[in-house]
Amino acid sequence: MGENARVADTKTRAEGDTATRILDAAERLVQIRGFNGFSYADVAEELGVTKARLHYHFAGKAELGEALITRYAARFAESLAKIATRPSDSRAKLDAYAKLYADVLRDEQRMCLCGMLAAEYQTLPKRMQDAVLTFFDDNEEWLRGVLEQGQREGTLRFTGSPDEAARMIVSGLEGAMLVARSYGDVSRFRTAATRLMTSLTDPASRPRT
Amino acid sequence: MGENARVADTKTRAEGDTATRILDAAERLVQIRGFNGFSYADVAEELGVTKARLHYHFAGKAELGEALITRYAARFAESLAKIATRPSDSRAKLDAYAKLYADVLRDEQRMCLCGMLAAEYQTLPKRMQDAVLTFFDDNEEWLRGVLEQGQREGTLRFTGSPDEAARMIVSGLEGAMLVARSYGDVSRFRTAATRLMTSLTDPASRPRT
DNA sequence: GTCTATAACGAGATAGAC
DNA sequence: GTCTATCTCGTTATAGAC
Repeated sequence: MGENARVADTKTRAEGDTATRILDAAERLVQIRGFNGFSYADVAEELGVTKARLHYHFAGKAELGEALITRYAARFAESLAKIATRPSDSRAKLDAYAKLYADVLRDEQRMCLCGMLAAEYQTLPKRMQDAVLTFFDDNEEWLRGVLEQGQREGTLRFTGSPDEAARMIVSGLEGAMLVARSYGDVSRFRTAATRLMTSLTDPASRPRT
Repeated sequence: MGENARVADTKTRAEGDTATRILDAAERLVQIRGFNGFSYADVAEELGVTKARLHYHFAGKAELGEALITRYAARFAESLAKIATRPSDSRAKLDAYAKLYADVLRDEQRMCLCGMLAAEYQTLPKRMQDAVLTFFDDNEEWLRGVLEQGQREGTLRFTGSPDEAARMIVSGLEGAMLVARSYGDVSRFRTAATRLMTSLTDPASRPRT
């Protein structure tokens, strides 16, 4: 079974390696230049392979784009699950959530994949559009859970529904990335993110203390 | 002099008409599809003219793009000046500011021109990049003024510097537009914007009341 | 100022050999 | 699986007639 596992793993790696390397390069390009700002030729050149090879693994740009979002969303969901299981209070979870965005931005000044695609939304293939919305939906649902927890525990105090607050967090962080990236200044993101999160604790919690 | 004025006006209109119509169509396309998502052919078709005509008025896409930002920023500055001279309190000014964004979004679900270009920032000609940053700088400076006024008057209470708060407002509104537009749901923007502005008044002002 | 015509290039995509 | 070669189309841009 150790054999089989290794074989399967090698097989996956051998087959997946090319696909994975394509996804890695394409993901980076989309996050930096946008879906309409990169081409198969760009990816091929970066990997030192031919365009035909890309078409073998991903029939067209639409399929590649869809695969990008799926993988990105899955990775994000994994990170969220990890944060959720940590026995920390909800404010700490929100900070960890914001750090996910900061990590993306710090990596070569990348934009959130789905934030970038949101800008190009109207030009995307339908399936990519749907996948982008699902990403946002999942993030908002996770945040809603954390916010409800914080409200019950008394760690967080905010006006409006947890759902509304969750939406503000997502859009606020996406916007902070968007602008900070143009300035090439990660600290811009950090301060905006901190202010955003603080607005859910300090100001509203002080009155009753 | 009335003659001259009329002649000059007509001349401006006769010459400017084509250029203006090009700018109008291109602006709309960039706000909806992005700078990398539209072409001279798109503009030409929409206006029922040839591509060559566009090149006569705007040498290249870079020049057209630059003109777009310049005009957009000038119009925005005008609106800001109008808001500033109104004898309203600073909270009302912030609401009026947010309404500027809402109006853009309501118009065919357009994204803020510079928010859109911020996403494509890394692919833009240098002069366009600079113009985008200037737009954000101008907005933040205007907001800083309003926030300082509010702080002095006691209408607004917030933690951190007015400058930081101004940056959060700009990025928060841009992000709210970005996400709301994908959902095709303007109310998403409205609630996010309201929450954002409220975080500068209600929560922090309650404790001392 | 506006047109027709076309150049020059890059895009996404496919056929078929290996 | 990966290559070479090629197709077709759309892109920005220009030349030159009107």
